Amino acid sequence: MKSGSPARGTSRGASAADSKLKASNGGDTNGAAATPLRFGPLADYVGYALRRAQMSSVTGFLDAMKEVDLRPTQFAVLTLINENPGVRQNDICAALGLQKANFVPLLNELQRRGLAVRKEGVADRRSSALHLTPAGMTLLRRALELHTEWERRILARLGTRGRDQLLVLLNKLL
Amino acid sequence: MKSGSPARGTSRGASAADSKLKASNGGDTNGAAATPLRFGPLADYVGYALRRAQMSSVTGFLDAMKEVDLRPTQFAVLTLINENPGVRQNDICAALGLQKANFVPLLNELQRRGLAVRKEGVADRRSSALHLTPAGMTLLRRALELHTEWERRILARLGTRGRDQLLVLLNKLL
DNA sequence: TATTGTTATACTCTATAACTATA
DNA sequence: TATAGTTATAGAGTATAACAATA
Repeated sequence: MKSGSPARGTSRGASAADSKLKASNGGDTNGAAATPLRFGPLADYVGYALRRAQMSSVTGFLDAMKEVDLRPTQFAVLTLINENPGVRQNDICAALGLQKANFVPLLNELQRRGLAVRKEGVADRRSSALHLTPAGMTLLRRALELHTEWERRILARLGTRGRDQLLVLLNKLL
Repeated sequence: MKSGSPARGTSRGASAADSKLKASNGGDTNGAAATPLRFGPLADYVGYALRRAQMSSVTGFLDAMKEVDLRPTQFAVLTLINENPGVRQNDICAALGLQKANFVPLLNELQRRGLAVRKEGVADRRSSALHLTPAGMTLLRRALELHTEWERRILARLGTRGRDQLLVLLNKLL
């Protein structure tokens, strides 16, 4: 949960892979109590920055949502069911990139908590039509409020412009 | 691994949480074969975009690195050891946000593969000084080449400017 | 035959507590 | 007493194969 605070090296030229290999530290780092580590090229890797940002994001999400006790995937599923009443499990899985096998216990839990229900599919008796219960709608409404509060804190860091830029850039990576 | 391709709704005004709740779909979604789902506010959530981008990034990383068979954390650890020869395990963990308990089997594997070694700490006999082996340096050099190739594909999508913007924005989220 | 939902299973990642040996 | 490394363990998240009911 609590992660370290790695140093950031911002310099970046047109450097080949070979030039990145040689260690830039004089002697052994050991001995001193807490020498700030050199990150080398790692500091400018998109994948690494993405990883840390995502870890931080999940932590912030869980903290913001602790009143409603929803994890990111549960929140996304409730939102999708609410936006698409009667949707099939398979479509939710395809939309969110989940395995249908993993969706079963996830939905079971939402159903156990009385937030969502499986109804009989009218046209296709293999599939179930998913709906939110009134309690599910109430909880989702509160979750959306909490999520909006959390987003406000993100906006305070990024600015509206930065947030929009970030969304565009992230979606280019898909 | 293979995730779906969610639709994107780009509209965004100053909307309160309450206005996000009501489902925007007329009747039941069920029946049609593959109705594209409505994502509602989910489409513009930073956390959700981050999650999908990170999943995509990890997949791309593993694909790019399959020749050297390194996962993201292993690559980061090798890089940090190379940049900080003699570094202690604890410092690596703090820098990367890993649990020291989880670092043990990770380093064991790198040692088993002959890429890194634990040497005796000179000043403090509790700690071990981590070093890359010659084989580890050779593999890391190749990994850096492969990583540079992968980054080139990312740059093709983002542009140098977009990449730098993305790094700045992601680091603001920490 | 193909698809929906389900069960069983396994592997990775992450988190915590307790132990050892040093300090 | 505090710290570095280790062990054991548990919980999420994610992946595949196989099955029953239905199309």
